[in-house]
Amino acid sequence: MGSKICMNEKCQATTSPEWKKGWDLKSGGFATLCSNCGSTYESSVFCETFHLEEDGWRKCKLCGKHIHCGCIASKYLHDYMDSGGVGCISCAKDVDNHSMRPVEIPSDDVLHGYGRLRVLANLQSCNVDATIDCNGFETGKLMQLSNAIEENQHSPFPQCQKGDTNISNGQVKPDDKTHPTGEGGIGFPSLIQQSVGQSRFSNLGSSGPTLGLEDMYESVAQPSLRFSLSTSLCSPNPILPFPGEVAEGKEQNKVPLLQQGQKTRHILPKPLKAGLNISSEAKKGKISQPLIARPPAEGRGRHQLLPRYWPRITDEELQQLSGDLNSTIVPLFEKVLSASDAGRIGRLVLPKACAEAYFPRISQSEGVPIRIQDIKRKEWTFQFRFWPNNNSRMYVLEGITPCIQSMQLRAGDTVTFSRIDPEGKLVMGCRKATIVGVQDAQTSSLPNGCHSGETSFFVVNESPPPEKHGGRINKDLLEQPMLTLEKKGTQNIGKSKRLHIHSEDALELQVTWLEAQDLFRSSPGAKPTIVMIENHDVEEYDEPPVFGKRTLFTAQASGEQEQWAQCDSCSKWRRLPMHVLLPPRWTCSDNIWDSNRCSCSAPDEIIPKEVRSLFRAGKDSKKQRTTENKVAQELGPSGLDALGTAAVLGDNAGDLGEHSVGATTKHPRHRPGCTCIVCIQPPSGKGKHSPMCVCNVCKTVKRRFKTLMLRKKKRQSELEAEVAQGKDLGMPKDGSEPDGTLGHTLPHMSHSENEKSQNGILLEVGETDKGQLDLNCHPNRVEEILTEPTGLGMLSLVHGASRPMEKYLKQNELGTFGPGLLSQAGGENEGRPPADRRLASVVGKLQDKGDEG
DNA sequence: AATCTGCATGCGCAA
DNA sequence: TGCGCATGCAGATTT
Repeated sequence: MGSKICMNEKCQATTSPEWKKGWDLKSGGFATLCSNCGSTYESSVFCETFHLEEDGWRKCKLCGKHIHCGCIASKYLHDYMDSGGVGCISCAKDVDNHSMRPVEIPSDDVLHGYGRLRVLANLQSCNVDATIDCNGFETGKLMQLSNAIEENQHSPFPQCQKGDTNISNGQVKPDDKTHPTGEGGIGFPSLIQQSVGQSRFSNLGSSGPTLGLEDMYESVAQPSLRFSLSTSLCSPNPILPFPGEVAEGKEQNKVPLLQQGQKTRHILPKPLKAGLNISSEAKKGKISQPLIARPPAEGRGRHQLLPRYWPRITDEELQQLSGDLNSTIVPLFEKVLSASDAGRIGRLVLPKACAEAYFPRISQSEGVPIRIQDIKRKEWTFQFRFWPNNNSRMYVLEGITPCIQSMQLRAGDTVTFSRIDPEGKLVMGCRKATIVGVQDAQTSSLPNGCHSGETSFFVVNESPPPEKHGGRINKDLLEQPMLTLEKKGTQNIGKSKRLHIHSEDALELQVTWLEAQDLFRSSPGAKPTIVMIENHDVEEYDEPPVFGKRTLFTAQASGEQEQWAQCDSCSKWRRLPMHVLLPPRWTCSDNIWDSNRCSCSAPDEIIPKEVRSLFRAGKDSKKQRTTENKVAQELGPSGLDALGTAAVLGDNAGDLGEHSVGATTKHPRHRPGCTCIVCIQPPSGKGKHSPMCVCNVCKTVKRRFKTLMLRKKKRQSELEAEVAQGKDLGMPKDGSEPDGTLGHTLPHMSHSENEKSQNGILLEVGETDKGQLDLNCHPNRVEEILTEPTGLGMLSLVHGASRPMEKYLKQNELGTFGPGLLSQAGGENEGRPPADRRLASVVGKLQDKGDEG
């Protein structure tokens, strides 16, 4: 091994023993230290992926001389040879019979070394006496060149733009006499010129000797992230790692230089320096930036990064990613996880453009392992590879499952890829796709700026880190200001239309069966068909249920119950009769029950403070329900649970362990016991169920019904026994909750059942007076319905609303067949569709789905 | 039998 | 019309 020269122009130590070479574990990359000045020369984090020999060097395949991996401390430069293995650039040159191959558009498997070669070509074109051969590209001369360059400009070659790259592309041939240096924009000076003021290089100057030509050297030498993960103004791939770009570069050589610099950038995010050097405000936590995509400053060509991959990252996120204030975060791209990405296969499909721009160039399908940190600073190693796909490639990150799970990501969530400078490390962040309840994207509806839970749900991306995301359903639904409010409409999860989610669809996908219970309405005009199951009538609808507007139920101290709804137009809260069911969209003008408040101009009936309290309580209730739902899901779906869930969640419902966002038009492979909508559908997939029907649906319904009835009888007998024994369990004989916190209004109780229970009418749970089957009722609910509290405040009512479910879940193991179904205990009623209708709707929907299937 | 791996297929978008 | 990419699927491998 020859000696090295410190690239620090003030040092330039040359004695090799003074160098310490080793792994900089802190940064995760290979680093070389100058013991003289302490300069650290980082090589790419990918250095280690090149299967270095123990000492970090390797031998040229052809001449046998030692060559380094290519990091900045390398004395010898190497290239990957088309024939396989590595060779010093001279050998590679000889083999190719071209000292600078990149001019020829190589095969798709052209390897990384081009950048270096091009640089060298440029160096030569600068008439710098820098020789390139196996015996060493003398770093001293390179240093001179560096100095010369830096004298000329503080120009950073390395993080140059695509434009730079393309410029290089066009001049990579050292013998290319058509590329004059200097004017004309082709030569190296031009390159430098172009880079002036653009590169972050100068910014990094403070980072020490890692900058300057070293950086250039390193970056160019490295087919690495470090180079390609350049800042906004820089090319993602100055080293022209991928073919095709060469052609572009050639074309662009015809373009005036400055224009090139502007035009030839493609994949890069927007000038990041401003946004990415964490602003002081952001650091102070002053500003919560909206999620604004940072598109490439310029973009053209087929490799242009599509907007959906533009990183949307706030300064807060940047700060979080960077951790220390000296770091510069360079957002690279982001991707919304598809079902496949988030699935168990553990493969994340990388956008080709992004992969080719920001990840190391790979020539073998096997790819290379790369290390990526997550926001917790945990380092993951993934296999970055590709599959041949038609005549193209499909890039994937393999082995991401642990990371995905660690970050609790699911389909629909977003992963962001950034680079931390100056370390050059890849960082993986994430944003959770979260249901947020707003009405028509009204940004604020309550005095405190809260967003009321409404029926118009959609997916937004939230920026907080994963650990802040406790539940899939936004637990702060009612209060948390959204970072971004997006208009009601489509949300694109990924590219495929299959994953486009409209607001209602988002609701359907994300809102649980439990939550959906509140919102179910029978389809307008839909008339049920009565089918007999176990001698009970079940109303079956051809049309699936629709979602109505969510309302809140309260009770006055007098015990009088009220229903409140929020106007979708003015956001004011209006009192409604208890029995009223609202359509998904409702405004004051629809308030036919209160002539004084049938206009948005009418003042609020309740004071803001009360509303806030109301919503706090509502939020608590929501949290509770979310928790309950979680518990319920852990219990696992079965039978009718799966039916209902399937109906609400769609095809993915069968896999409750998986996120439901990853809807697909096709169903994954079925497994024994699969309760998905496809597997559970009636054999024929069509037609009504006869009393003797033995399809899965009917069998499940029957089984569930039997279970319910058994439990009901058991509970009833227990209650009777207790009453008979005169045991006072602390429950008032009027049936009210012992602690009195359980309000009149059970959380999901329908209006009618509220009314009935309020009137002290003990409903025959599970069966209506018509003998109709109400599977939404559970025998255990008897005691709850018996609880008839006396007058309580609105808040306590809402607060107490969350309790029955908890109780319910404890008392039985019905899983998801819980509170939602509970809510409709009234059976036949004048308000919401009775539970059996809903069940029937589910069945109907299943049938519909079955038809489709 | 379950899981992994690599490739094929087809949809949807962008040029 | 071509490309990117989500995902299906079959063969290989592991449990």
